[in-house]
Amino acid sequence: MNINDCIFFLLTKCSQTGVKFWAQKVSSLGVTAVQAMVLGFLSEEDMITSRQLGERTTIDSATLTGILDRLENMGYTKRQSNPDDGRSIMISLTAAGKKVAFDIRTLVDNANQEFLQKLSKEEEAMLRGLLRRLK
Amino acid sequence: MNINDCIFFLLTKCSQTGVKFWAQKVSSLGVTAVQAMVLGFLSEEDMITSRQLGERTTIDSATLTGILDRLENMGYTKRQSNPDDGRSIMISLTAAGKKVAFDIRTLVDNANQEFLQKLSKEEEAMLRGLLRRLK
DNA sequence: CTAAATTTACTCGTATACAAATTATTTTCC
DNA sequence: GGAAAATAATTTGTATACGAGTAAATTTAG
Repeated sequence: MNINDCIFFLLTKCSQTGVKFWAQKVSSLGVTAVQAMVLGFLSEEDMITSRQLGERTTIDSATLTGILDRLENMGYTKRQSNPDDGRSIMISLTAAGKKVAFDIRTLVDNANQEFLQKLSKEEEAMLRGLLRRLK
Repeated sequence: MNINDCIFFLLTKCSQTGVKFWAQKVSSLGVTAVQAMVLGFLSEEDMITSRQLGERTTIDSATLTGILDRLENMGYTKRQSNPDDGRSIMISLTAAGKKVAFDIRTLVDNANQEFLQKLSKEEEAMLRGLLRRLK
């Protein structure tokens, strides 16, 4: 079995390389790659339910619980009960969380470009389009 | 931060979708997606050192130790000492392992095709080429 | 209206992924 | 030859990822 011929393996390795690259970019902020993504996302759409956050980020609810635990421990997010529905919780950024999220947003575009610098603009657009269709 | 604009996120989600698809294909064999990959790889290049296996599959040595523990427990692989170098170990498939690996190899091409069926042959080749450059 | 079904977040257990430290062995270099 | 550097595999600790099950709250059916 040639590893490169297996699309699952190829996607995994490519993703791991990218995530490691991104993790290194945000490591100075003291957050992991995934935590940075969640914070960056919340900086656009704050005060939403955990379920909505999970939908938008396509992070499983069991996984999200742990991520929110750690972000909360670091003082970046908080959980509040939802007056409209006792089952769900509202997630929002703290002041400190907003600050880190801002830093993350200034990093992400640059990191994207740097990671994709081997590709031309056409190739990048092609790649994004193909990945979106497989997602 | 738009999730789809972040290449790291897009790659991760695409990879997760692919891995889940592949995991489902091999679940009847009682192995995980990664375990199936390792077995499939060993069916081509058996009796190599753990370090070589890690290089070929780009699986970290710490991760590989655990994977080999589980494969060994299932009776699919075995570790033997390397007479040429006391530090390293030789990995090989058992008879049972060869049988499962054979089944895996019959599954993988089909799974690849099925996962990529939304893409034309040209698009598939393009995707593989782009991913290899980012890997 | 109330019992059943559904939904939400969480817990639990298992499997990667990976950085850092450890142990045993081998290689290098003087 | 022997100390120092390098290498191989493992261990340890933390962070996802995810299936399965749970408790509490809400919605749906009859």
